[in-house]
Amino acid sequence: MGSRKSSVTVADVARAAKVSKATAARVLGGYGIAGEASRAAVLAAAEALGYRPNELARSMSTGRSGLVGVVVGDIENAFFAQAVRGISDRLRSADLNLIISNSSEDLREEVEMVSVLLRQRVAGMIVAPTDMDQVDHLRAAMAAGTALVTLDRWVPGLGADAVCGTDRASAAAVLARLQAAGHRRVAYVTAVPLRPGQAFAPAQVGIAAVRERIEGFLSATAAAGVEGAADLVFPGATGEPEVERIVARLLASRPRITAVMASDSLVGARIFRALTQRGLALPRDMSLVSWFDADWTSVTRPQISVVDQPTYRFGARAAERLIARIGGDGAPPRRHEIATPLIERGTIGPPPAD
Amino acid sequence: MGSRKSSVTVADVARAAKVSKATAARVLGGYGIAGEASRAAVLAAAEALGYRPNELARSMSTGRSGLVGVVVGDIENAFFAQAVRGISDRLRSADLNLIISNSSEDLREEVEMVSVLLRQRVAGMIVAPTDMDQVDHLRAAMAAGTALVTLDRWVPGLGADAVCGTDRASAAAVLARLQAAGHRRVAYVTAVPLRPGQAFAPAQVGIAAVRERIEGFLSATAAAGVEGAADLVFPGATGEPEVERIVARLLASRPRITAVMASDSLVGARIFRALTQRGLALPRDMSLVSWFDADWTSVTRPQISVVDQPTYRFGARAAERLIARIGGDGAPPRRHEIATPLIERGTIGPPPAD
DNA sequence: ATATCTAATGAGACCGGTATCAGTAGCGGC
DNA sequence: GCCGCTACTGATACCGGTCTCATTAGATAT
Repeated sequence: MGSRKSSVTVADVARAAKVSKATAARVLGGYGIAGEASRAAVLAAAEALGYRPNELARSMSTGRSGLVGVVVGDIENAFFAQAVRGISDRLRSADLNLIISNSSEDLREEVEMVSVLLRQRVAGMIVAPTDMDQVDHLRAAMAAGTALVTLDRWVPGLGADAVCGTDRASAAAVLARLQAAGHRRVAYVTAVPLRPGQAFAPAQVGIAAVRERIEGFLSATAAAGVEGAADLVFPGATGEPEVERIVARLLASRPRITAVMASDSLVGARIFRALTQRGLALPRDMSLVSWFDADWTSVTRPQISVVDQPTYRFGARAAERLIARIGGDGAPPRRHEIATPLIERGTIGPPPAD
Repeated sequence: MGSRKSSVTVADVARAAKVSKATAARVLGGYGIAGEASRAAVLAAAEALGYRPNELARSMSTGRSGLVGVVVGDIENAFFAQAVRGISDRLRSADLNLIISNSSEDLREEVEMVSVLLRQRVAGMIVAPTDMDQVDHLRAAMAAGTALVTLDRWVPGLGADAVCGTDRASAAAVLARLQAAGHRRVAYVTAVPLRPGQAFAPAQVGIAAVRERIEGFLSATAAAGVEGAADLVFPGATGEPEVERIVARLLASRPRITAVMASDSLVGARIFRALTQRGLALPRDMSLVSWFDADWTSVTRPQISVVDQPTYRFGARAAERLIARIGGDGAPPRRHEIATPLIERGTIGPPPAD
């Protein structure tokens, strides 16, 4: 019986085992050396009292924390949920725990969350930075000695390891595939907001991965001799009504846009719904390729062609790098690319004859 | 410039501000009283040195921890991902942080994770217990003074708040709706494993929510005069091949099973795929109702009828209860039910004429 | 038998905050 | 001019571990 209110400490165990606090701490903490007799006595006393080490106190005196912070856009999004699972699984094998927080892709929130994590004295952080042009808070964290790995997004000049996809190349490859099928006017639709009252430019996009894809898309479009490439990027696809409006513009464009690339699976799903609700059929009336192989892409008819981003592996890899850094790995930081190949299913076809 | 390796402490700030450590701590910690002059001096010094409070040390001396642990089956599952988002959002407003861990619906893992959280001295925990008959670790945690709320699952006699759905009633309601459409032989398919070499009984199901649904299903089935109700429960739908086999059995049964209830959205998706891959059409050849309104259920044709579990609200509510408990709320623990209504879409129809 | 070495142990400082408690200064009231 | 307040301040114990260092006991060497 008998767990009291406040918890059992090494001192309590030491007293019960009739050894000094130092000796009890040595066997309980598994460092230093202890005689067979006292070891047994301490272990027995600990068992009897129900001793549970206080990790707080431990990291207080050692300086190392055992906690890793993760800041993602939205844990509700399967993209990040899978990555977090990958991170979590890897971290467990290194006896690290995971504090999670959502930035909602808002810089202020991200800054705040990083600050909170720093106060918790996390051993390291894995962050998906929401704005590659505003990373002072990340620089400060690294300067203060916190290990950092960016997830899915590469920030040049930051000096942190990054684990990300082959965004530029994949965008170009998808475009090439669509052009090979006969499409000339291909749109890229993304949720990133358009800064109001400005013409679109890739430099306005804060999310590195999306920026790279758009750059790949734009240069490949221009290289194919298509004019007005910038007008083929449709930002602001943040919700159902916005996508509805964008789809209307796609269909009204002249010459008509005949294929769409969706920047993530949320956007892809909205586009698919908007299209089918108008009674249009894929790929007959419109070709579609979405980033991220979400659950929904394999239950539609036809199934959706996607750029597969194995984010579980993104996360696992990021955690590996972070663990290495925490362990003192001093190798120069670099970009770790994981291939994001096009999986062809049923939504790429020839453009409509019209 | 100038952040050294190790971090700035109150003592450093005090020295720079030419006040005592105690005074500096008072203004920095926002407790006790301090004169205008010293307050300004301390704040200025803190700013100049880049002071960041050490939350570890703080909770070390106060005893309160600022960390909340969450143990869910699988963060990758949208069901839990949404719940975690709800938890996270509510926790933030109470200045609490969230340590997350996955049990993989495995009791040993769950016990281990709870133990880890206890070592971190979390202020409270939100757990989705994987086995309602083995909760000694949870009892111990509560006995040690850690607040506890169970998520989605109610464990009678545990004495913890629980936030869960109206599982029994919803199961009965879905069955009634299917019977009203003319179905007599309705199956319930779930991923929970069947203990080998035993006939199925609801008491074998450790996940409380699923057990309740099955109990509701069984009693409503029996009440309708259908015999062999227990044979209409199909456990073990853990993966693609298992579901394939179960679907084959459904179709081969005599008299043929004409409607299926899927215990979660993963099972639902697998059943849907298995059915359509055989060239069957819903609801013509089979009616289907799945638990949880996952993304994929609204892009199929027809769209899937679902039991809507608003798990974001589950999570938010659980976090609210936990915050109250941490704050000292001593009200008797109870079950907080959130309605999980049937959303009718396109997959309930009359049974096939045969 | 004495010196030397090693294994085992205990005492106590320390990590960075919080909290208690005993002063000290300044002010108003008598 | 003295008392009693209040407002503020500083010294210091404490939280529960880790870790350094000095000390002791036993074993081995000489």
